[in-house]
Amino acid sequence: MSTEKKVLDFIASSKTNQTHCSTCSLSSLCLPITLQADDLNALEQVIKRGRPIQKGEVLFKQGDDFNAVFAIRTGALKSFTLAQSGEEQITGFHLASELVGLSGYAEDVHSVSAKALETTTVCELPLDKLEILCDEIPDLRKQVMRNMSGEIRQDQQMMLQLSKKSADERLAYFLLELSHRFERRGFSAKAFRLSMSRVDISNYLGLAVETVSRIFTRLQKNGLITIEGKEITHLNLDALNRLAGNPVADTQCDAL
Amino acid sequence: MSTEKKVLDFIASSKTNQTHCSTCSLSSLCLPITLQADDLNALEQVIKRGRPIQKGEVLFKQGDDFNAVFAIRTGALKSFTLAQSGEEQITGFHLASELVGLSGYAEDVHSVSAKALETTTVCELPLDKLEILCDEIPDLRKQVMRNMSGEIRQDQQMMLQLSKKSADERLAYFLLELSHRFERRGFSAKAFRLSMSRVDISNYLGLAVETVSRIFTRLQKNGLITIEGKEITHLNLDALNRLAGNPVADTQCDAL
DNA sequence: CGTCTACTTGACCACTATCAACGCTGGTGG
DNA sequence: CCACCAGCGTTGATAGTGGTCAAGTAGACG
Repeated sequence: MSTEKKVLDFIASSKTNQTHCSTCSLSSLCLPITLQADDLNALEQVIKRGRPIQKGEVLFKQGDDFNAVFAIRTGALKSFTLAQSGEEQITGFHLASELVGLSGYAEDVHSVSAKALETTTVCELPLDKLEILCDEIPDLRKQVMRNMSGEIRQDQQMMLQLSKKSADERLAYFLLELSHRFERRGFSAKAFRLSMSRVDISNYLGLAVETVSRIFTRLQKNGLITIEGKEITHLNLDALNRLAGNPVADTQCDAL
Repeated sequence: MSTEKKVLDFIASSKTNQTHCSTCSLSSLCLPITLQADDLNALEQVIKRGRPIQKGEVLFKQGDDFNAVFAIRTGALKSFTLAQSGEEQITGFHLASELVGLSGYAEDVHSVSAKALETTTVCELPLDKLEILCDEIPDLRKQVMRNMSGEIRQDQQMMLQLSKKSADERLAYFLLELSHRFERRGFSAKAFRLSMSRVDISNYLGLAVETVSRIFTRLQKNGLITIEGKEITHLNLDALNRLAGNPVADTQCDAL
């Protein structure tokens, strides 16, 4: 790499360049989870770490050539598909350590677009290199497959939500999902920031913005959550679980 | 088709044990699609072909150990997940040449159940053997990944349907999807048999049975389809595409 | 011939979308 | 500095799509 390029990269990403999988706090959640030291090293060699992408910026677009997948290092993304008729469907929100873009594998073009919800840094895994590594490192291949399989499972859960659950149940499910994911990353399960807008939430859940807004205020009124703007300061997990239809204990769902 | 080929096919389908990928009429749609002769042979060695499963019989159940995936040789399956609250969501209908069960990979247990919609024969791919082959045959690995990725794409399209489309649009989408899949398999795009019940269709599309029934009769009244029971004898593809929100030409959607 | 299940049709109503108005915030330009 | 505007979020009123309940028909099978 030329000195000029190095300087550019340094400026671009401030200090993120020095990051390595081996020192990354996310390695226990991300692709490297099962890798041996030398395999990890091989993976590290192919990862490109560019400048951070700003809120609203697009990482890749539906229809773009599929030549890389991305692991989120910091920040958050949303991915969404566009129907021919123009409707936009948000297919997922993605937090640090998650892999984005794998749905493009089947067709050689990205099947969704990905846009930053806040300033976000990603590790880029060029497809050609990843393919080679998958054939050399069985553990990596398995990990990628697990990721894909997990996304299938997750999308199918979402289908269930969209087709069988009421607006309240969907929102409870959404909050609990997020809560759980934050917790796994070492953050509070009961207090966090919604990086996505109400419009995004409503789109994702198949509801109107107004409905989401109303339910938030109702949940607050009934003491299930404390929320101000994007800031959630308290989740009543048990009550939400009951509302979402997940048995918590042998209690009844009378929170509303 | 030669007489010889006919005889082979007959033997294949009656005494299913003798079947081979190399002689299977589905090889151009199924996993073997990109495989070389010797790789195909290796794959063939690990495939188990059991007795046909009858309509209503379960191939695997949500929660079962994930130790195999299945390719459908003849017939059709539905897969579905059960929510904790007991609701059932059909996550897909599967036709000959399609792979079922891959969503279990992430968690080592099946995340859905699979049940036969009619008498069905499958090729069982034991997971341990498949894993080994994936590491030995890059083309096979790619093909499995393509399958997974394709299922993600498909499920996300379904999310869009469920969250953004009206009942009519969903049913049109459903019929067109089926039509397209039959066509790829060499059957008519305009006339086929619905192997699933109305209840299944309504469950899959997130509607009430009554709604599906009503829309079928309305579509028939308006000349978009001809249907009697499970037998569809004519689809007006253009009109359905317009109804589903897929631009066909520069025509307006005034079919209803 | 009776029973069962799948499907259809009708009447009614609830959930949630839609429309409209308003407050708040942050950015932009005079 | 303030006026203006756009985007986001909230709240209220109204209406429509599709669910629910109920009853009836048709086909499959013993």
